[in-house]
Amino acid sequence: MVSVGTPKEGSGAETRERILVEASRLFAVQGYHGTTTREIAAEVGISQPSLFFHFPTKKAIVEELCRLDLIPAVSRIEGLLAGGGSPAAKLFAMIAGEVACILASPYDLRAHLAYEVLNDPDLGTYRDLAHRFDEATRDVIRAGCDTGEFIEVDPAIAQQLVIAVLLRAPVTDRHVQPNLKDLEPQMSAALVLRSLLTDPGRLDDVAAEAAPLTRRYCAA
Amino acid sequence: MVSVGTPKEGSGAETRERILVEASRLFAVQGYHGTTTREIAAEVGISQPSLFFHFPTKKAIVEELCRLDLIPAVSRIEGLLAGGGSPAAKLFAMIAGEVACILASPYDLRAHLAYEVLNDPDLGTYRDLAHRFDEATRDVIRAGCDTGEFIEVDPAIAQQLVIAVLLRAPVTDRHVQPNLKDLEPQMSAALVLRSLLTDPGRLDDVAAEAAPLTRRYCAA
DNA sequence: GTCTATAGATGGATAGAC
DNA sequence: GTCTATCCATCTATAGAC
Repeated sequence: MVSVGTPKEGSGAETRERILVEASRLFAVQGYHGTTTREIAAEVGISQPSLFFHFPTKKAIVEELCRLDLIPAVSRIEGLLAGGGSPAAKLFAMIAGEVACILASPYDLRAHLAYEVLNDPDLGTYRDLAHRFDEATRDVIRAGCDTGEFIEVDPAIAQQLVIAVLLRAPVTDRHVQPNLKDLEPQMSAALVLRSLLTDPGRLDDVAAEAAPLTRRYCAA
Repeated sequence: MVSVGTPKEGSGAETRERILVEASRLFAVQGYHGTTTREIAAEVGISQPSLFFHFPTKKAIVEELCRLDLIPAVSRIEGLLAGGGSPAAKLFAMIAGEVACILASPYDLRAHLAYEVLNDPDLGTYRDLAHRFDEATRDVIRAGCDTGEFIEVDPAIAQQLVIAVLLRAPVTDRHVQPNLKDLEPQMSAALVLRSLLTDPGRLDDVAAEAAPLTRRYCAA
């Protein structure tokens, strides 16, 4: 019986994948510059020069992680904005959807996107993507303020609150009881929406309207 | 006329101070490991080896910054907990007070306390202080849940929300219109309290009760 | 207190065998 | 595809003059 499921690459793609997983974990805890290629290789279980068979440079590893994180995220949020729904439901779906994606990802993402990585001039390409994501977030917030669904708030401040919740999701995740894990996307979204809604009593209605949007968001 | 204001050290203490200021800014943007002693020295306007007249090691610089940030913060929050007031007012005062202190500080703090710095085994001393601050935050949240002022929420999740707002304060600050800067402590506190209060309509009362506590908090 | 020169250590990346 | 050996750049830190 011939194996048709796995392509010609053999175990090569697996090792490349394990490098991305372990590197993302180390970057998240120690930072990009605080992590050596020797540490990554040790976690993967290969020698340090073997890394360079799979990636041309150390920078290429973090660039690949940025790509895998930011390109789908920007496409998800811009797709959400293009569709229908109230601004409040869209923001709820975005937060719940992003947190769900972050927690489902094999990589320990988000943390390494902050600070040093996006500020590095060598990685400017991904800074543009991050700005597009932030801009889309501010658009939803602005729309909600215009319709009166949201309180009058500086979009930049509210957007920072959203980003803060997303960035802390993997950290929060580790501090929370396992039985609450499935609820974290909903709880994260509810926490932010409660603070932005003019009438917090509408939260359950917003969550209900957001449910199909969230499903579509995660599938996109 | 003899200068009595400045002590015997002459300009030595000034240079040491400028090193702390510039190092904190570079650490905040590039991370601790992403910043070299040459870059710090260049910002200060001295040669790289001259740093080592003022600090024995590079690590000593970041340790001093952690000390200057965490020791007063822990003392402030534990003093707040020991005093009177409702849990909601205490939490409001803590957030507004911390944001005010962060924005008033000559150092670009907080960012460098995250991730790589506190996770570094060499800096374990300050991890304990950070945990005391987090524990005190959870205590206030728990107290508010017990009295029914706050909604039923996992204290760990709500504490992460608070930490997230504090950590993003210097970042948010740079994105906000200058005329809103003075209001940022109040806005940050209000944003969090709105999401935690069982009755968000009480927000103005809570802010009023918190006002004297905030003043005492910043003075401590 | 600051400088130049440099030691000593570490980390990213290459060469070439298997 | 992974290994050992090693090069070379960079970085922290020291030595010693001024």
